[in-house]
Amino acid sequence: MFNISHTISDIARLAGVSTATVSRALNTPEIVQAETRERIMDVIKKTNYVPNPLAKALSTGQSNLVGMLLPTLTNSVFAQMAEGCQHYFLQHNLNLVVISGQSYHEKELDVLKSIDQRQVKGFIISGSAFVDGSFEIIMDNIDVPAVILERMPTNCAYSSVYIDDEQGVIDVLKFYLANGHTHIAVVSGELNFVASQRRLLAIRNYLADNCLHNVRLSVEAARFADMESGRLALHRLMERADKPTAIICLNDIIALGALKGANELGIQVPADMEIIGFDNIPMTSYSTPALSTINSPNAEVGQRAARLLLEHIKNPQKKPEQIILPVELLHRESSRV
Amino acid sequence: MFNISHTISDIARLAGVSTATVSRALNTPEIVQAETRERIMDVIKKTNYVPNPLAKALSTGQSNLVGMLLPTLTNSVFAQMAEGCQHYFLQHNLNLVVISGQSYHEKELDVLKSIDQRQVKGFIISGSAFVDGSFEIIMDNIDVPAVILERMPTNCAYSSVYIDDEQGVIDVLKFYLANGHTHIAVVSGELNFVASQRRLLAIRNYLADNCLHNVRLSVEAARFADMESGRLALHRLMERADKPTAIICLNDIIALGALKGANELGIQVPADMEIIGFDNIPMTSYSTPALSTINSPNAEVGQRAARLLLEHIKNPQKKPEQIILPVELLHRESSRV
DNA sequence: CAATTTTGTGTAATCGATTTCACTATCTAT
DNA sequence: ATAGATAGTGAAATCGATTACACAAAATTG
Repeated sequence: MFNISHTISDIARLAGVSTATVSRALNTPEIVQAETRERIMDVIKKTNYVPNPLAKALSTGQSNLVGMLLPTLTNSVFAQMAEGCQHYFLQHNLNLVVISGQSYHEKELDVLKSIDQRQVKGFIISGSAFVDGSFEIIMDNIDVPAVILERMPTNCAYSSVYIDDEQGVIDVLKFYLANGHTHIAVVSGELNFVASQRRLLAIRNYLADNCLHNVRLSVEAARFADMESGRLALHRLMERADKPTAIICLNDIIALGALKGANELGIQVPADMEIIGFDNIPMTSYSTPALSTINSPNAEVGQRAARLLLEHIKNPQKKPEQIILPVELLHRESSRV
Repeated sequence: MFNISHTISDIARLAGVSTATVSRALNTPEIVQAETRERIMDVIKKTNYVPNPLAKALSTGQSNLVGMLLPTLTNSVFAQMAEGCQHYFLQHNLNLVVISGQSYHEKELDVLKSIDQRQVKGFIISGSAFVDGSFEIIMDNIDVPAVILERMPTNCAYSSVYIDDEQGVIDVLKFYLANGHTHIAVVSGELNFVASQRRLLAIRNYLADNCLHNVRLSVEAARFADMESGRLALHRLMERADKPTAIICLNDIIALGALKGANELGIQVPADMEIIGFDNIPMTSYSTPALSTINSPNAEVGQRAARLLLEHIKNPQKKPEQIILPVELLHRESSRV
């Protein structure tokens, strides 16, 4: 194949120079004589020589790997982020080591122990599944550059990229209020996940700040990765004496479950009940009715994070930077525009 | 953090032995004197020493990385396979480098060039997105152990794990025939993908082998990753003079699109039209009506492949092995049982 | 008890790069 | 023409492990 295991010594011998010169021709071409350089480059072309990445990493202390910590891959939100990162990294000859499916909160450090930091240039870490405290524990034990996804800048030592999810849920809330709803429900994800906490708080704050005391707010917790929990949450809401007439679901998976639940109970969506989700996963266009939701630019989140990380790697002095990406409320068929 | 960059020399000095002995204590403990070994191990425990994986890989020629080539991550089928692999590898201290989102058929070798084979122990390669010829080109250029996912054993040089998708589609076909349908449609994925070709052929062969000439078979091609293409395919089918009454979709994404299309046209599913998909992605339980489909044990496919790959790595003499995992037709609400 | 094997450990080479240092040849400045 | 700077290259050290080889001490053998 490409690199039939030629070593730098082979190239040096073939070109009649020392390994040092070959290395220079590759890494600092300007300091080797044009003629010599071309001769070396010729040999390299002919032999398809590629420096052994392990040896290179060992001697420079710089690998070509970047680690990515994700709660799961099966949620398309994270898959899209991963692809966004990867796309960017591939263009820069970096490969992505994906560590997913670890529940961050069980044994926090196990996640990190699974990969040796000496073999990665840096980390991209999804903050979505962190529960209280685990974030700090993990970040304290990271000693390569890192960029955080979807996490508010509580810890400004790191750059982060996140979507403006507070704005997102407030847009939904405003929309519901404009439609005259007086009893609104929120179906959250796990209550100890930051994503639930922040979005829920944003909603409560908005109501309080605007003195909307006449608006009733019901909350049911579900699980972000589990449609069934969304379905069950809807059933629980409908068992209540006074039923909400509009629901904000904190992600689409939960929303699709809730929609299923509504369909089961014969509730007309959106006539009798409006439902809006969060994330805009591909499936939302294809449910019946098509789900209104907040679009989250996941691939861009990943891509931006990748770019930020590279900047931090290249320039360790770089100041942390917070990037907030706007979201957009998409009305499809589960809301009454 | 754990490995504050202690080196083997540090440990050797601290334990009052040579680096060779430390290395032996770690790799072949039985050949070092119990007393010495314990002293070394003590130091290692105290210092949290972990051998530098790069140095280790360089000197042994064995890395702790496995590469995985996938057409995409955003299809949950592949995400599940990836998680299945990863789960297994993590237990064996191996990390997964995921290469996805590359269209195999454009510049085949670019996929491989993006990762240097010297830094991985082996590959797990999804065969799903290979088009004619590209498989051979890629496999010819691989010189580490590899296991193929979802690809028939045309090339028996490699072990592979695949699901019995021919059986799957035939089960659907039989079911439709038993329900008395005489015009059945197949909505395939890309026609140059092996997955489309094989499943389509299995259906045609079954009809031919059983002399079912009275059964009409219509085929529309869609794209596996694109719901919209499934929706459009359904519309095309319904524009025909004679319309099919049952549809086999070659994956769930396409099926959900088709279901959407049917809903749009006011077609009653399953009363006027039965639709069955393939894969059993999580969403299928939550569409309206819930989609009947063929369950594919993706995580198990990944896990089995991971195990096979490890066997090949440990024992290069190991004979290639083909594992076929059974599928199961799941009736939900889009078929009439 | 001498001869021989076994056991345990250290020295040094090796993996394949990068990089410091030293050296020679050329070039500039006086 | 000579001192000093500069350019271009090679020899050798280095990164942090593993491992072939050598060697001394201990155990076995006759």
